Amino acid sequence: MSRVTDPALERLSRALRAAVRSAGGDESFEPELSRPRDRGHGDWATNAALVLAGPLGQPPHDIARRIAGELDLEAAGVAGVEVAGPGFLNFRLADEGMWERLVELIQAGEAWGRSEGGSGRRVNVEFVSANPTGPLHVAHGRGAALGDAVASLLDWTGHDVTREFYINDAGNQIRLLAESVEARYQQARGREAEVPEGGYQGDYIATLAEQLAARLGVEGLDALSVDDRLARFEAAAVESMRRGQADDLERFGVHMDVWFSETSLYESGAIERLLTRLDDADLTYRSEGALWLNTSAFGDEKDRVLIKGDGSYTYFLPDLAYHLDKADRGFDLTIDVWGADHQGHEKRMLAALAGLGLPDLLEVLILQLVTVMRGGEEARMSKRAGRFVTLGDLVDETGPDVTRYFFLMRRAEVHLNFDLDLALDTSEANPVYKIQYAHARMCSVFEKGGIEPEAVEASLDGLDELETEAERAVAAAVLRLPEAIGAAARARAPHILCTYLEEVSGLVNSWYHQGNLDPALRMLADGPAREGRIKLARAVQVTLRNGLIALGVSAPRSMSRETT
RNA sequence: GCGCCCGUAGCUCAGCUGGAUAGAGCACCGGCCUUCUAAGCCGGGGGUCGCAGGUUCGAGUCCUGCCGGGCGCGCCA
Repeated sequence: MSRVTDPALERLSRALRAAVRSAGGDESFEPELSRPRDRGHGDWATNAALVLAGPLGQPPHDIARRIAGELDLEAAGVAGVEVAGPGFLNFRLADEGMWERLVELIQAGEAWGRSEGGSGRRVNVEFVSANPTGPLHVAHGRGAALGDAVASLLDWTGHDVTREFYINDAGNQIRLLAESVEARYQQARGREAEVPEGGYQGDYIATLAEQLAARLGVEGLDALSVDDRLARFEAAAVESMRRGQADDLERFGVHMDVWFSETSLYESGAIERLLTRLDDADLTYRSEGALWLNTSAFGDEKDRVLIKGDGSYTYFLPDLAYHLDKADRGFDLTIDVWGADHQGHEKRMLAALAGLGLPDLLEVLILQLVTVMRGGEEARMSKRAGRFVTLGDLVDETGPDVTRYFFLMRRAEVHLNFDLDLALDTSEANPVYKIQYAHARMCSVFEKGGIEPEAVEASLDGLDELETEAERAVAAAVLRLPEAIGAAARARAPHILCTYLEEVSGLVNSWYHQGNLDPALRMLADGPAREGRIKLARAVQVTLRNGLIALGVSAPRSMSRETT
């Protein structure tokens, strides 16, 4: 259990357990506390009476009333209990609890939202892992955003995280890359040549060929044998593509800790060691001239080929060796972010790892496709890559924050409609700006008031002067950040945090705009509530900032009026 | 044919381990600017949660079967 600890909740939980027991509940019965969807139902609720109705053979209402009567309000930190609906007990927390937690929030500052549930568990998050054969496109972008955010959320919840990119720098597609470069190289010299079947057609190949020609020298290249020239082109092209992808990622705000080369598995002998290990475990067999892995014994639909009839390796073999390498490097868990086109690989990889005694090493996140929409139609804007919209194009047009947030705000399992018109909208209709504006507004208030945000005092003074419904709603909302981050991390679902931040921002905007109607409600207005409001503003600013940072989105102190 | 994912307001989508009257944004309608930035705020209308069964005190949520859509089913990577 990596539950976020909440002292107020624990207090309530302990008192409730005692009350339930006095009301006739069994020793072993653990009442559940949950947050009601509807705020009108209080801060916490329990269905204990409903669950006990059966075993006790009594109407839920009677049980609920008895539990409420037995509850030590003081010890529970509760201001009010009521029996509602079919027999729910709704608890309204005492104000002091809320204000105390707000003080803790301000005290925590940059650490607000962090928790230690992961207890240092070593997690490898592998994502993007595009073939080094061209620029990254939108689907890679979604993978980059998700992988990076999941890594960040795991970091915020106390895991030891490594971000990793697996470079598929071996195999057919690399040979095709070199041959495509060769063809463009020859064509540019007016010689007869064609990009091979299945080769890479994008303009970037011709550009690359000319860069290489300039760098390596035409005379020298022409003097080489075709094979030697292809080898030169291959090495140079792979490195150039990889670097381009790394640049795309850096521009997107994603930094990989490890770039792991597939080729290195061949060179290190990892593949031979894997084959020996599989053979020792009696998991492989020869058939029709190929070497097969017995994955069907571990849940796969059928067995898979590791070594083809011609002696070459399938993609699966080095990939399996790669996952074993991660285990050998000491990772407790590896999370792979894969595109929808890789969904068929999940079962075989899990099966193979189970066969090797590592059933819990791997977790796979499969991302559904992305469609970029402009003016109600699917956009195809890249001149470079032809068919695909590239990540670079998207970042150029909408900026890294918007691009990233749009990739994150939907669950991985749903097909993503990337609405470019909304992405380019700089009003608060755009959810990213809605959050960033709310954050910037708090900063602007500090500025106006000549207040240093970091210097806002973490004390209770003035907080009990916060009395409007809007203020209390904001206070209750910001206190839920650790919960939101925890839930998002556990579910590997950053969109949970997005939804939370949008909700908080909505409440904050309502609060802020109260001041338009009634100047006495402004944060900086003179009066008894001023100090408390400034503290609440600081709590909001810290919460929104940390939430955005945890997603990998920036939290600007002021928003430019210029449209970018 | 088999496998994975999806089907919730006109549109894009939330809805945590099953809970109370199913929510948000956009769009639409009606109010609100000598502002701590109206790049906004307040209020309103709008639903057979794809369909049919089942499980139970209770199902948008779990199970089964259909229907519809996306993707995948290589000795490609």
